[in-house]
Amino acid sequence: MHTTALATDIADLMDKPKKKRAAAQLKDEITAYKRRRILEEASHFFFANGYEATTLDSVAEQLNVTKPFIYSYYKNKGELLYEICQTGIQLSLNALEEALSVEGTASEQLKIVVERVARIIIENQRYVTVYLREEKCLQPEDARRIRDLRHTFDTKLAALLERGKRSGEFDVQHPSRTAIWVSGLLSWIALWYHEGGRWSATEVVMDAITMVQKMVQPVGGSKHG
Amino acid sequence: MHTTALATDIADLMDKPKKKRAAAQLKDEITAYKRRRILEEASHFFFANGYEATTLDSVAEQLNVTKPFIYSYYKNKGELLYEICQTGIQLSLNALEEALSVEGTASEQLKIVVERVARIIIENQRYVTVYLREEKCLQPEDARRIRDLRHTFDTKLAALLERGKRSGEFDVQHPSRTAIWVSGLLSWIALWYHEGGRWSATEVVMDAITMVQKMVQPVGGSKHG
DNA sequence: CACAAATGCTACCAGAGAGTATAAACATAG
DNA sequence: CTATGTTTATACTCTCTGGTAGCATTTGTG
Repeated sequence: MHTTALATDIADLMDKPKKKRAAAQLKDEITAYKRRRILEEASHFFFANGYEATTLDSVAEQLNVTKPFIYSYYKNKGELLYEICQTGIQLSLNALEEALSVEGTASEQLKIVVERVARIIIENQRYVTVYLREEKCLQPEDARRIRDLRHTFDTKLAALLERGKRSGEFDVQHPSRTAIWVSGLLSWIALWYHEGGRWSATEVVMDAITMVQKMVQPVGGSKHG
Repeated sequence: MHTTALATDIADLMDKPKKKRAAAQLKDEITAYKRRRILEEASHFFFANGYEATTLDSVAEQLNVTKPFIYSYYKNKGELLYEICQTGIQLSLNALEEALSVEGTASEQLKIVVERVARIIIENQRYVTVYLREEKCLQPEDARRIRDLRHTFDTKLAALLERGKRSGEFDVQHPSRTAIWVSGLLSWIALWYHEGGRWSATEVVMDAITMVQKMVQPVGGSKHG
């Protein structure tokens, strides 16, 4: 079956008329869209009720489909959880890497990092919160992949702190441990922020920037953009 | 450790039956002890596997008793969760209040607060983590009580920051919001610390103190101690 | 329109686990 | 030793839900 399918794919690329390929492409997009919708709705339930307490029947009902529909797009409930967790940490990591690609001093980069990651975390609170809360429910193999992503995040952040330390911009006695405090502060946003609550997203982001800047600031004090 | 039934362990404690009075008093203590042991074991499972994924049968097995035994000491599974969450936040609150009762400047008090609360959180990581992670699983009424305790904690911490702000020791533009960052930093310890891991409890506590001091430190700089 | 392929649904199962009725075991009193 | 109340275990029930087999329906094609 697999070799047949593969042969068909190759045939598509080489022989079949453009029309068919376009149709096939559209189909893929639709499939991807359905998967996204399922994931989005599932993340709402996992966020609100927890992973174990959420039934796939309720997710299906919310989407006006049935449980077997979900099972035709995801292997099982655990795969849904994995994709949600993966989204949560991957988005944060992407934001970090983008911010790091902006040229600037360590201080300038750190400010951009905190700003962008904090924003991403607020915008994708559901995914990040589920990732932080339901890690224990992941299959061991999935858990390892997620931990690797997290480790990459912390390592890149630590490298930035290290750079700032060497340039004298930051006063951190132990960059990799400080990185964990900083990423913890960012994670905390997801667990605590409440949309429409006492404080706006912008206030929270600006506060986060201030807190992180103070955490790495030399005792002599210094002001940076 | 648990090779004998819990009931037998208790019998050992009663080896020399005294007068009725003493026996009656002992009974209460024994009941309290049994409840504590059940709670302790349950917290291990909730911490390791999550609340929903933990079966009371497995908790009973660990204690060498049976499920109905647990049900004769707790109304239901939710009551166990509530007591664990309650323990987690109440211990932190107690530590905060004790620290606040020590005379001293705002800076001195803050240092003691962070030190003691951080220690308590590390020592009672299971309870604190379950509280932070499984809040959503609580009955609405229980959840409200827990939130009230948390609110008390944040409020008292905010009052200390406010005091330090007025005395000029701290540079915080918004005490109650800063309090949330500080309590978040403390909570983060429970979610991240791993006994026997890369860093010792003492290192983590000292790091926490440093981080919090920097977070509230006036830009002009000041030396801690 | 006919036929094929994909897509989705109805109806079910198996297992698990929260919670309980009831009986046994045990302690205590007299 | 017997009567009585308490403590704990045996042996269930009943519901809930992840997962599936197989049928129905829609869609695209010639």
